[in-house]
Amino acid sequence: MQHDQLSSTFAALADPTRRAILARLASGEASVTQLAEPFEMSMPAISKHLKVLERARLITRGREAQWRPCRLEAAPLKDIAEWIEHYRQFWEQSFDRLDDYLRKLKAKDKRHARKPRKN
Amino acid sequence: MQHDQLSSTFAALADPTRRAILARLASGEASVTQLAEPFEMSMPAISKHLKVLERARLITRGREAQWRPCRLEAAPLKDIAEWIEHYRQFWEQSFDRLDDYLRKLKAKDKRHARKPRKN
DNA sequence: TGTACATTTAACTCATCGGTTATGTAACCG
DNA sequence: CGGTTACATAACCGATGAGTTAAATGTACA
Repeated sequence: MQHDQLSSTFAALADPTRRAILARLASGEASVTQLAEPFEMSMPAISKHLKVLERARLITRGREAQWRPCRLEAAPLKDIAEWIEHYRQFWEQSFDRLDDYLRKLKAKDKRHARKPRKN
Repeated sequence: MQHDQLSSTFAALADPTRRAILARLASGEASVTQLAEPFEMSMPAISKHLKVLERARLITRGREAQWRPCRLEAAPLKDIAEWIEHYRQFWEQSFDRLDDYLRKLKAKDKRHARKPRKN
């Protein structure tokens, strides 16, 4: 993985288990055991995923007796949202072009309505 | 990395070189050599990065004589933007809480204005 | 045809990832 | 004290990632 913040955030998100953990944490703090419960995976595996999320600053961990409650820290997500926002205009115009294309196709179909095509 | 679309998109974005390539492509098609130019990296390395981006559907490639022009395909970015949008409310309320906190700190400062603190 | 250019593929190295089992640590509880 | 609960660390493994150099492919062009 890289050292820069954005890269480690993206890398942390590139795993369905970790995204599921984040989704779970979006509805409130949880202990490691609680987070592990939905997965068919050993605790150390979960522990490692949490460490990745922690190093990406996507979560923080407290201490309460023998539990280490995890909480979501959304700041890196905001950074990603901002990064991706630069491309919004681009993908919107892409879909506009697609619209145009489909509209033209449709018009063509109309003009050639008597000539049914294959497929 | 993973097989699911979202994971491979995130994984593809978890590399500064690849993000730079996308940024370059946002301003128009480019050949592999043109894309490689800003980097101190061998051509095969760039070729591999492009393959990653292609498999993540972030770019497509045409053929024009000996050139293989690359173009940005923003659809996966849109998917990510939608995924992350679910967390928007969360990080906004996080920052609200931060605001609250700072506001309270300020109020406290005011009340204790005659007692300057250390630091 | 031969050569130059653009790009990919092959083969390799080294580090990191995602998982495992086994062991360690720290706090609670009787 | 000893046992249980909650979690982390260590050591290992196979797969993948990111880079390299060297060689192959494909197209243009004299």
